[in-house]
Amino acid sequence: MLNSTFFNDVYEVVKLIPRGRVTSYGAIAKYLGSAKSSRMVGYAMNAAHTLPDVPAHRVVNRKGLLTGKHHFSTPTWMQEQLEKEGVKVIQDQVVNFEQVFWNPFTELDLENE
DNA sequence: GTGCTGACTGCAG
DNA sequence: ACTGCAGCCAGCA
Repeated sequence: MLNSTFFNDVYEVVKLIPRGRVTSYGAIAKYLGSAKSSRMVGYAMNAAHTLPDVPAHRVVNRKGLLTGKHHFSTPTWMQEQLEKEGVKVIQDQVVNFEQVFWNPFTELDLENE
């Protein structure tokens, strides 16, 4: 159920990703306190696919590659969504990944301070 | 109930 | 620099 803290936390963090920004599975996993559970984040995305408010397309791997695009309705949908939000993607790779990268530690920590 | 797989990452060879 | 393996947790056969 949604009581699963890990998945639930993953969804909330992903939902917090601002438009035009992306983050990595490892960043979310680490933020949740389980850096080694980065796979679970991606797996959560698979389950998140059933949820309406979980922009899984804003989550990429640490290299900025749209590894999960193949899991969406169409292999191009993810890239299109990102480009619509202002994130340029070339050959499944996010351009200026470091610039569009949304770090939960930095962003959330700053607001929390 | 047991076992395998999976949208990742980091370390070791 | 590249390839291979182990760890994490949940869902499905």
